[in-house]
Amino acid sequence: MARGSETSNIARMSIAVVTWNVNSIRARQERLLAFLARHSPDVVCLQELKVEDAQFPFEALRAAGYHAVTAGQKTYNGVAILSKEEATDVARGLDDGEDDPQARLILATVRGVRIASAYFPNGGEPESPKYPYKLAWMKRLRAYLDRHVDPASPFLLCGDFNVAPTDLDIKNPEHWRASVLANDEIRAALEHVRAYGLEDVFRKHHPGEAIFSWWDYRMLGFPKNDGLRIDHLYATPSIAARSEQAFVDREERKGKAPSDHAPVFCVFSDG
DNA sequence: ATGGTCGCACCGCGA
Repeated sequence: MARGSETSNIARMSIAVVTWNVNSIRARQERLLAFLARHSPDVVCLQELKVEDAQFPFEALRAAGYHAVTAGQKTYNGVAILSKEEATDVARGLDDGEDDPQARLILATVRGVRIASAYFPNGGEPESPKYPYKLAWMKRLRAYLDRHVDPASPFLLCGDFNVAPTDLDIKNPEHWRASVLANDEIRAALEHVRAYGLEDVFRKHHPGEAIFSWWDYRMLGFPKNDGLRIDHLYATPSIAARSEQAFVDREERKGKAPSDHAPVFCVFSDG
């Protein structure tokens, strides 16, 4: 008896969190709605919206059962957090007094978990000015965590980090080793962020497995599985201890008009 | 056959 309520209780015992760089929310709106209907995740951190908040599809997402908080920007960047339960305590940007117009960070609290959706700078070429901006941005992010996040609390740093932490995270490491996604300096910068007190919860569930989240649109990257794992969910110990499984939805990278990034999932038991 | 793509906003730039 009461199978309906049992099912409901089981469903409430976990929280599924996704991070996904959609590469334009307008170009990906139909795929996003289909994705939400297919997986019904509790929280979705989005990056590269490429729209101002006025053009964000709040109504279509609300009709699909999701609240949304956004930090949008025209043409470039832009991040959001979607959630079935309404998020609270929304914060935007690195809050360090720098005059930085790039919308790359939003935080909100959902079901007792503080969640960040972050779009780390790509960095361009090592010689370009975008690369030192990336390094500085990562130091600023660490400083933000030091100032605003309690490492004893449940906190998730989710997003497109634009860093492959190790060679295991790259199909062809020799091709990328000198790049801004994988060189020793950027890996050290990522380690500095991680050392705040975070764990890579995807890697926790897949030690030793070469699984990727991004494939270049060019040069048949996806057909050759010539990918990198640069989209991550990093967790403080109190929430990392509750992680039960993690996976990449490779199906989302197939078919008509996919993003170059696939969604990365982690499922946590409810606190 | 040794290249090969997208999205946005324009005709280049960022990824």
